[in-house]
Amino acid sequence: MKNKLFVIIDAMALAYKAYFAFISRPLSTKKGEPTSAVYGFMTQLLKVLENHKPDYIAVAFDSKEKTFRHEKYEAYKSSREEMPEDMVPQLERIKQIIASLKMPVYILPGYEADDIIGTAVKKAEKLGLESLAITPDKDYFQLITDKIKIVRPGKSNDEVIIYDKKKVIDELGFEPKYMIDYLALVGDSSDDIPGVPGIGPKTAVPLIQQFGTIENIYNNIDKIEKESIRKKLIENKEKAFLSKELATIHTEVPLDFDFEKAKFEKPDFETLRQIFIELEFKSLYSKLLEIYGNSEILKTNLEVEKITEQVSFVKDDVDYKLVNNQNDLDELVKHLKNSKEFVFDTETDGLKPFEIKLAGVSFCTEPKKAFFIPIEPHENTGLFSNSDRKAIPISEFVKKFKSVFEDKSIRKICQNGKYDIAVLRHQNISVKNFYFDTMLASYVLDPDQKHNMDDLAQKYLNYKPIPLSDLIGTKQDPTKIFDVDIKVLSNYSAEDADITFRLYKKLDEELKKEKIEKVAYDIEFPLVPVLESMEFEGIKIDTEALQQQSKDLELLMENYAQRIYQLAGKEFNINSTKQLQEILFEKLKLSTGRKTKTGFSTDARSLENLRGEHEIIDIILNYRQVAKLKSTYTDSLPNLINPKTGRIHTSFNQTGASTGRLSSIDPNLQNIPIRTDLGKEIRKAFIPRDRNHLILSADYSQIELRIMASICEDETLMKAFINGEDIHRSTAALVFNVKPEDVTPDMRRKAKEVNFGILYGIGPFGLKTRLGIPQTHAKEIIDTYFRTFKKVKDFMDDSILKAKEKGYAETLYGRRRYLKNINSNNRVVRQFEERVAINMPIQGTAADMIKLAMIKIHNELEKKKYKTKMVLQVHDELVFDAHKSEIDELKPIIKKIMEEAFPLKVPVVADIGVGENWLDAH
DNA sequence: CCAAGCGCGTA
DNA sequence: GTACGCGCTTGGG
Repeated sequence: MKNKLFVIIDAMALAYKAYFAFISRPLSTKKGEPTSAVYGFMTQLLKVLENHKPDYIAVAFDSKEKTFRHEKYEAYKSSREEMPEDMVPQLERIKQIIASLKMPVYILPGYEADDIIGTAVKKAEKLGLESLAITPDKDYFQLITDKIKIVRPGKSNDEVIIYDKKKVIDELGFEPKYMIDYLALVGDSSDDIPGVPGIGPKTAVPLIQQFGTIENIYNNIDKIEKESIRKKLIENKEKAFLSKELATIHTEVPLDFDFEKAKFEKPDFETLRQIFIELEFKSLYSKLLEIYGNSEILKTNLEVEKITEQVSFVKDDVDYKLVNNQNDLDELVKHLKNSKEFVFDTETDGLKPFEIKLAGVSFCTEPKKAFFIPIEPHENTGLFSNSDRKAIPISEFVKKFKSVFEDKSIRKICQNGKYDIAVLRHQNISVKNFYFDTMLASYVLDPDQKHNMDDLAQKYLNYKPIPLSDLIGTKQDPTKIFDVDIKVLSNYSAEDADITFRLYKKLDEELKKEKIEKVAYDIEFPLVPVLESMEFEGIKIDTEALQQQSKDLELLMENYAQRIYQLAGKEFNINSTKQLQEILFEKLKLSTGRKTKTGFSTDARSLENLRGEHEIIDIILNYRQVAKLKSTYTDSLPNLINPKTGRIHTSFNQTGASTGRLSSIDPNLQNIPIRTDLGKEIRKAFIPRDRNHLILSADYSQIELRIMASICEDETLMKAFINGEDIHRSTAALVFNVKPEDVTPDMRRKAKEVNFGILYGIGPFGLKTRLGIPQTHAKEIIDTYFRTFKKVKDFMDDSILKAKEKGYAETLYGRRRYLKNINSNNRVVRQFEERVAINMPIQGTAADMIKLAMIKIHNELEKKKYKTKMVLQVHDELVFDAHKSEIDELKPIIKKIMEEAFPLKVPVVADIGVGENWLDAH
């Protein structure tokens, strides 16, 4: 008969290990409760419970008091920093969970968990039990015997490694019982165990292998050949023996260990459920139920049915069908035609819709059941030739399925549908009734999370999908997809469709539970086809103009560079901040300003302050401007022109910004220059598609200030907008107490900075650096501002207060951003989030507004079959490639839709311009 | 080849 | 003071 199993856990050490494992990106709940340590602790515990069914289980904690080791050696653990602030609540959580798991806790004043565990496992051994000690600490190896093993966390947080005699010998090269002798020589810096200075693992292991214990080493000290080692050993004999003593785990501490109390028993599921919900450990809870539900010991005690219902699905329980003959294809079309909604997912050999080939499409209409159609990109290409199963020619697929995708009565659901819609558009299929996107649903629920399917499946379904790398290797060459066996590809793709369907149901429920579904259904989902269309259209670039500019800039840059080298007295790389620092601050001895991690700052602001000190500064600033324009714009943009269309097709990232804004990548067309004259030339190169078109630009005027005015309902501010005043001028008049007509350009500039500052959650310090005025003066301006616009201050305070209560900031449309650090004890961290709490509702509401306008404008253009296309969005501006014949008609339509998309309590104004290029359209 | 750090373009 | 993405250098592989 098998021996009974006893498991004992070093809770504190496990928690610490996990805490630091996640230190670069700590886990926390949406509301900001830190959870790294709890999560790591639970993962390890559950992993062990899953693999081994303990009959007895207990937990050991370190005592708070000093231990006998401290008395032996003052420096013991002296370099340990105090417990991190956010560790404290996590230990409380761990204790809560342990209590609910009905596991006894052992703490003994004056002893560490090591000693309790040592004593417990030795007692277990005498009673004939097998033991497993869970701990990250390798000191424990000394306890290992045939009956006692150690479990340590591996490299990834859900990996566990079991150390038995063999494993220790394999890894360290000596038997576990010599661990203390090893530590005696090598020491342990984390516990301040000194060891023998100068002896590391490389020296220690052979010594241990030859002599075993340190006693034996010193008895045979003459046999050590290397004089240097012998010397070190002799000189530090005392340290060695002290170290051994410190490293030795006591196995006979005065502890009455009662195995009866440690019997593995049924936990308090209700409390655990509550705790796990609060900690947002959805998948861990499923796992817990699974483990306890499957446990032989507990099965009889539990309502197994109720539990398995909540456990996530298992892989072999599904029905995935490869569809590659006429009959099955027709069946599938019929089935989809009769469905009210379906998930689809395309498999391709790349990421850019313009360049890829379609390799297959999967469908799902209900959980666990999915279909996959392998596709040949062209007739008889034989791309799937290495498989004995045949694929469907693309023409065949399109002929049969086009009407299903284009059927307006059937809802389409995707993970990142913008991509799939684009892929099908290139097959002349126009997806209609795009209804739900799991990626965007996740973004709406919490924009700061990851939204890829693997993470969503893990988080919401406790499921790990087949990784793509299993199919095409870790080299991530997507063209390999045609080398994958069709059956394998089928299972992978069908699983993706299936999971997307399950995520759809789950996320839909979450959205409604959080009462946030309007943001998803009114804004994000309908925006998908709009953005897809904009990306498809792209915008034309005047390549020749850019290339000419590149040449001009090249000359300028060369001139500046030569002059800089002259003034510096040597040639160097001006692009290198490191080298520039040496020149400016060491060679030329200019005064230093702001510091960065790597030295003194050389950014534009710092250089501005040095202007008078040396004529090199101006030239460097000029060089920088030219170099930036050349490398980022005139040199790069022509490379991004799609050869097939002759236009640039950016990609709008709908999940990139936590405020709700879009971002633009490959290339970023939301940061095309406009401020400087040189920069304006680049904007001129953005042109209409042909002679029959013009660029039309429509932008919101002062939208963020209007939104703030509307939220806080400040009478002065509202009146200024209602009367159509120049808001910066009015602000200046009020703040500087002059008549509007007496406002100087400098006063207006300052007022403008104040207005922007307010939107960002300004402080006197920020305004000081921005305006270059004394902080006291900045404070006066701000004070006057708040006295004038009384409700603005209230709005700022309310925003922070509301965010602190709810744990998130929100827009007028209900879009959320969680602010987990807004109650932090760290002032810098907290104040940052307080400013975010002010800014996000404003920036985010503006984003909601323009998104709503985009959807309406796009639909209008489609419905009336206009030739004019919307092509870019730059946060408060929409850019159109407008057909000349439609411009007069469209101008008022676009203006009206933008102004009425989301009414405020003050007027919303959109200005429209038309021109031969993007610059002239302003 | 990759990540971090810096600097800088936009709203 | 908010929100982004990208080019370049550097230092590590």
